[in-house]
Order: sequence, then C-alpha cells, then structure tokens
Amino acid sequence: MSTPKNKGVRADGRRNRARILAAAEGVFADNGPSASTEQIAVRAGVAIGTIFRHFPTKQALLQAIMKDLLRQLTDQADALAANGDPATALFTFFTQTVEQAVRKKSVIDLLARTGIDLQITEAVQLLDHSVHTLLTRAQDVGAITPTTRTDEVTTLLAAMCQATTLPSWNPDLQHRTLAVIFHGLTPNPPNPPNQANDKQAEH
Amino acid sequence: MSTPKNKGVRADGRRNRARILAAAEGVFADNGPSASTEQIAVRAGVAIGTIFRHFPTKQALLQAIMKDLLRQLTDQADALAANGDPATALFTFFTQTVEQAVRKKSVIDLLARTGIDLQITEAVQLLDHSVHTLLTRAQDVGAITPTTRTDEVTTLLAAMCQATTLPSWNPDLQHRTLAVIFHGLTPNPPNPPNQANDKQAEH
Amino acid sequence: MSTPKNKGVRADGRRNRARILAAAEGVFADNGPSASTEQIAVRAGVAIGTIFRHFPTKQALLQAIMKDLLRQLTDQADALAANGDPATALFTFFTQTVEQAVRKKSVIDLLARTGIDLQITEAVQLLDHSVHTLLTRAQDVGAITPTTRTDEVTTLLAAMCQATTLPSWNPDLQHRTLAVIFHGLTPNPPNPPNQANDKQAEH
Amino acid sequence: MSTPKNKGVRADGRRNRARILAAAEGVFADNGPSASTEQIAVRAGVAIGTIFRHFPTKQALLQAIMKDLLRQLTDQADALAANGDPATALFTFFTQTVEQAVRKKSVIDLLARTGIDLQITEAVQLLDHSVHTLLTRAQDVGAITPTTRTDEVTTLLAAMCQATTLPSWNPDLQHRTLAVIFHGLTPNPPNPPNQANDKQAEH
DNA sequence: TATGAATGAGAATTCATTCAT
DNA sequence: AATGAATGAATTCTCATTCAT
Repeated sequence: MSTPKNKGVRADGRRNRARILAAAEGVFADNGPSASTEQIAVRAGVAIGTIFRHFPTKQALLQAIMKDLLRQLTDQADALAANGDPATALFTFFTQTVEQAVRKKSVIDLLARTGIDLQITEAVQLLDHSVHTLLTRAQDVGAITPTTRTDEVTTLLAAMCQATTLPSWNPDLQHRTLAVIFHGLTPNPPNPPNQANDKQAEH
Repeated sequence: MSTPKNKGVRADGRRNRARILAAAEGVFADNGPSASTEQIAVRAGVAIGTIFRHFPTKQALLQAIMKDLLRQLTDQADALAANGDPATALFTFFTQTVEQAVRKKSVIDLLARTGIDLQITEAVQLLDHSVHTLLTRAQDVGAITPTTRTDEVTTLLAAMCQATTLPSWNPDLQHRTLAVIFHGLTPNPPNPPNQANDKQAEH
Repeated sequence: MSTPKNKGVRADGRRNRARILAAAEGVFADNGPSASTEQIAVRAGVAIGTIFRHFPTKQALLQAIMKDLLRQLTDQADALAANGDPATALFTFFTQTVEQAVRKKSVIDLLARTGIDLQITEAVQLLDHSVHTLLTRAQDVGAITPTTRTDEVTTLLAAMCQATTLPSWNPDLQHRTLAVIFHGLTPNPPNPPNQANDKQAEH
Repeated sequence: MSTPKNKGVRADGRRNRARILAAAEGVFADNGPSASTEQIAVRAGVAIGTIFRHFPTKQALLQAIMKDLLRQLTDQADALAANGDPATALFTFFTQTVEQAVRKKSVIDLLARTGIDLQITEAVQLLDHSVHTLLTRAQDVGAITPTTRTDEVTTLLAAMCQATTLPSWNPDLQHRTLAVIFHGLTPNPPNPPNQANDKQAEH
C-alpha cells in the first residue's frame, strides 16, 4: 500500500510519454536539434515540467527519440528480411529509410551525430544486426558484391540520410544518388549482358 | 567602407579578418558548431567587439567560413582539372575533400546543414562548376558513367563529408565506402566484359 | 479530521506520519536543509502526495521536525533533572545535546535559522522551562554562577550546536570549547582559592 | 594592440564589481543565503549578465564575499594587535566581530557553513594567524588561560556570530553571553587571589 | 578602429504544490 | 487515504549583440 510499485495510474503517464516523444520528433524535424524544450512542451500540450519528469535531461529525450527511431528501422528491416525478396530487400530498406529521413530530417540527422554522445549502442547494434541479415541474404543470391561489409552499408545509409537535409535534395536527386550507391554495391558484371555473352561463349 | 574591397587603413584590418576566420574554423572544428563567439575571440587574440565589427552577425561569420571553405575546394578542383589525369581527377578530388572533412568535421558539418540558411549560393555554384568540369572530363575518357550528373556527384560528396562525423568513421571504413561510391560511378562493364566482347569481335 | 489527535482509521496514518518525520530528519541531515520533498518521499517509502496530506506545506514539515526535536531535548532535560546530580546535570545535558547535533547537523542547523520563521514558540518554551530547572538546581548547589540566566544558557547551547557544522569541528575541539563555556558558567573562585584556604586551614 | 591586456577600460568594471559585492552582501543579509542572483542584480542596479561576468558562478560570488569579509576581519584584528591593549584586544575583537555579525547576519552565517565548500582556506588561515597573535599577547600578560588554543577562540567566535541570527538575540543577551565566554577564557583565580596565594607560597 | 564591459532574452532544470485516479 | 503525474513559477547560467571608452 505504501510501496510505490502499482502500475495503475500510469495509463496517462505512458500516454503523455508518447505524446512528448512524438512532439519532440516533430519539433526537432522542423527546427533542428537545438529546438527548445519549451517548444516541445507547447506542441505536446503539456507543461514543461512534465517533459522533465519523463526525460530528466534533454540528452535523455534525444536518446529516447533515437532509440525509438532505431527500433522502428530495425523492425522494418526485420520485416523485409522475413517477407521480402532477398535480392531487393536491402535496397528496399535503404530507399525506405531515406524516404523517412526526408520527413524526420534533423532527427535522423541526430542519428548520425552521436557526437552528442547519446548512448544508444545497443539499439544501434540491433539495427546493425538486422541490416547484416539483409546484406547476407542479398549476397547469397549474388545481388550484392560478396566482399561488402555491414558497416559499409550502414555508413552509406547514414550518409544518405543526412544528405536528406541538403537544400538541393529532391525526389529525383534522391533516386539518382541511390541508384549510384546501389550500382556501387552490385557485383561487377551485373548479370544480363554477361549471361548472354557467357552462354554464347560456352558453346 | 566596411566591405573588404577598398583600400586604406585596412592593413591590419584585413589581417584581423583572416585571423578571425582561421580561429573560427579551428574553434568550430574543436568544439562543434555551437561554440561561442567569445571563444573565437580568445583564440583569435582579439576582443569580441572586433569580431562583430568584421562580421555583424554570427550568421555572417558562418557564411564567410563556408565561402572560404568552398573557395578552397574550388581551387583544388580547378588545380586537378588543370593538371590531373582526367580519368582519376574526380575521384582524387572526392577523396581529398573527404580527407579534409575529417579534419574540419563540424565545419563541413555546418556546410551541409544549411538549415542555418547561409546564403552562399554563389560560392556553391562556383564549386559546382569546377566539379562539373572534372566530371565531364572523366566522362569523356569513359571513366564515369555518361548519364551521371553533377548534382549527383556533389550530393554524394556532401553526404560522405558528413558521414565523416560518424563515431564509427575510420580510414579503413572511409576507403571502403568511397570504393563503393566510385564503383557506383563507374560504367557497367568496366574492363572484364570487354574480354567477352573481344571474343565476339574476334569472330 | 486531519489533526492527529482523533481516533479511527489512522493506525497506518499515524505510522506514516512518523515514517515521514524520520525520513525527513535523515534526508535533511544527509543532504542539507535544501533537500527536496521528493527525496523525503522516497526515503519514507511513500508517495509525495502523502507527505503533503500530512504536512500541507514544507514549512509545516519543518515545524514538525523541530517540534519533535525540541520535545526530545526537553525529555532528556527532564530526565536529567529527575535523576542526575544537580551539580553536573546541566553540563551533561549541554554535552549530550551538542553530541546529538553533530549527528543531526543541518537539522539542528535549521533550528537556529528560524529565519524560516517556524512557529515553534511553545516547544521552545517547554525546553526553556526544563533548562531553567536544570540551571536553578545547579545554581542552588553553587555549581553555576547565580547571576546566569536561562536565555544565556540556551543561547550558548544553540550557538555550540550550530558550531557543530563548522568544517573544523572534531571531538577534541568540541571538548575544549565546551570546557571554556563550562568554565565561563562556573562561579569565579570555583575551587583553587578554596584549596589555598584549605591549605591554610590545614596548618 | 590586439592583445587584450590593457587596463584602461576596467575603471567601470572594477566599480561594478564592488557594487555587486556590496549588493550581494546586503541581499544575503536580508534574505538569507538562498537569495536569488536576480535580486542582487536589481539591488546593484546592473543586469544579471553583469553579475555572471564578474562571478561566473553563484559559488564564486559567495566565495568573493567571504574572502572580503575575512579580509576585513583580519585587518581589524591586525589593527588591534598593533594598537590595542594586549589584555583586552582579543575581547574587543571578539565583541566587535559579533557586533558586525548582527548587521551582516546570514553573511557571517555563511562564513561558518563552509559546507557549501567555498574554498577560502587561505583567507581563513590569514584570519587565524591574526587571531593567534591577539591570543598570544593576551596570554603573555596573563589575561587569558595559557592553555587556550587558537582554534577554540575562532570556533567560539564563529559560534557566537551564528547565534546572532537567533530570533531572541538582542544587545543585552549578547553582552551577557559574551561575558560568559570571556570569563571562560580567563584564568581561574583571575588576579587578586593569586597575588595573595603567591606571596604566601613564596615564603 | 579596437576594446571589453554591460545587456537581457532565452535555455535547461528544479521543486513545492495541486489534482485526477 | 494514498498515489504519482502534471503544473508552472523560479533559478542559474549562456551568449549574441550593443555601446561607452
């Protein structure tokens, strides 16, 4: 009765936590990572104290957002690993993620800049693991150069997500730059032309 | 009177301007883009008022740094266009620039995040133009896919510069990711397919 | 209904009140008088709301602690008045109290700093009364200068309790400073002159 | 010309520093050590930023005040050591200091509570040294018990300064409690009895 | 022109207190 | 009665910018 371990009243607590996270994501996306906590409070429709009750530090809030985001990406990667065509799943994931980055701009932007030392190692590792799976499968079917390593993929992914914030960024440019990267990941004599040639050569 | 193009007492005036720019670059590189103007003043060995005399706004200072940086890059690109091997000059420029980004981290970092709306269109266009030259020449000798457009190259370049700030970044990773990109820019049957073609040609 | 003097469901109500008081004393002792109510709640194992139910204001909580403390001291004084040697009881009480102050530091500390205007006049008067008894008895047996008044004693006592918080405070220093005070309270030719007289008498 | 080492403009700077210190002393005396920096700014007639320019931390401000105060006391002690009657100088200093404490209340109050870890060791040692001189001289002329040590004196002094903040404090009480302490510091059979005894003993 | 002190709006964070559950 | 989430005023501190010297 006096030990504070009940889980009843937390219904609204958890609801607010979510609202705050959503608001924060939005505000950071709009105004960059230096947006004030006050703005977030306003957008979330709560008092500023409420934010600090849930996330005792701005850091903590940032961390939470990043973890959330990473988890989402991980889920998507896993879904593609489970259902998608191994040959294209990684590229789909890549495209999908960049697409979302456009919407979350500086949030994803933060993702990269762990210079602010958000401790999210675990969440990053989980994502890495899922990407690794996608990569391996693609390599198994010959869709991606076998020597490619996971960190190359995630780095290129992060890079393109950040590029999303460039003023010149647009869907067409996105399509063309991703094409370059995808080509860069594809084995040298891709397939079609060579096969034809090879067949002929075999005779 | 305040534009640095007229003559007069500005012997040390211009010297100060340069010192401030250098100091600012250094401070931003060391302490991130949120470094205070005061710190810059200290590093430059001038009073804070002097900084604001030269750059009426922090924005203006940022702009100046970026223009400076872009001009340097442009110069390097031009040098390579003049002296380098057309087939490799663009890749050399690419590598070179990323290499520098590693050292200037948060400066380059700012470059991308033009969310701070630095009006540097002109300097960017000059760089674009120089890159365009490098690209065209490489395409002329068949070193780069002919359909590649300049904005793809600059975007990929900016992306990789930003990736430089990732905590996992290291020379090896840099080498491998750039290799992917370079491969992505290279025409499909780079060499080996030629053998097949040659065989056919032999008939 | 809210005064803790009626009967009813307050079995655990009163228990909580005590727990809170104890916790508060401890927290203040450990973290200084600026400790937050939240900390007290944690240490007491109750929710913060419960604290405010029992003590509608932080002031009220402080008051309660002080009254508690004063009552304890009063009890001890009374015990010494009942059982102790009149000649030494006051000094014993003095020493005892200072000793406790060392342990309760910032609590006693608050005691003095009634700048926070705790209205505890009554409890203070009760203590004064008990001290007065001790003093009178000591004076009756010639152990303390007859002109000494109660407020001198309590003031010196309070002063020494506060001194307890000095960084240089230690048992040896405590012993020596109290010795000075005790000497100060002792009638002028306490013994030595007598010895001289005695010696003469012996001849 | 560009090195910031001139000392010209600092006229107003130093003036403000003094104003701030004075204001802070006053505000703390009135409102206790938890008074806000803003209040101090108002009383000093400067913007709050100015305070933080001079004292980068509230701690620093507190420290400065304490050092100032300690220096004043040290000066007074030294003056008395130079000019005063050795037999009474220490008591005069004691009284004088307590007298001032009445006016500076919680400032002196802070003095004691170095719990807030103001690093003022040096200033404290200087004062200790001066008090030591006063004490030694008094002991040399037999005005104070020879076994008394300096730390006893300074501790009793600090204790009485703090007692100054008690609500019951008043000039009469001050006089009487100090009398107790002075008596406590005085050799047992002050003088007259000893002479008699000594003479007899000489025989 | 350079200096550096002053300004003051804004940011993060804390905490006593209230109130819905 | 107890719980603990929400509130929001207050506080410390920062920093771009202004201005007297």
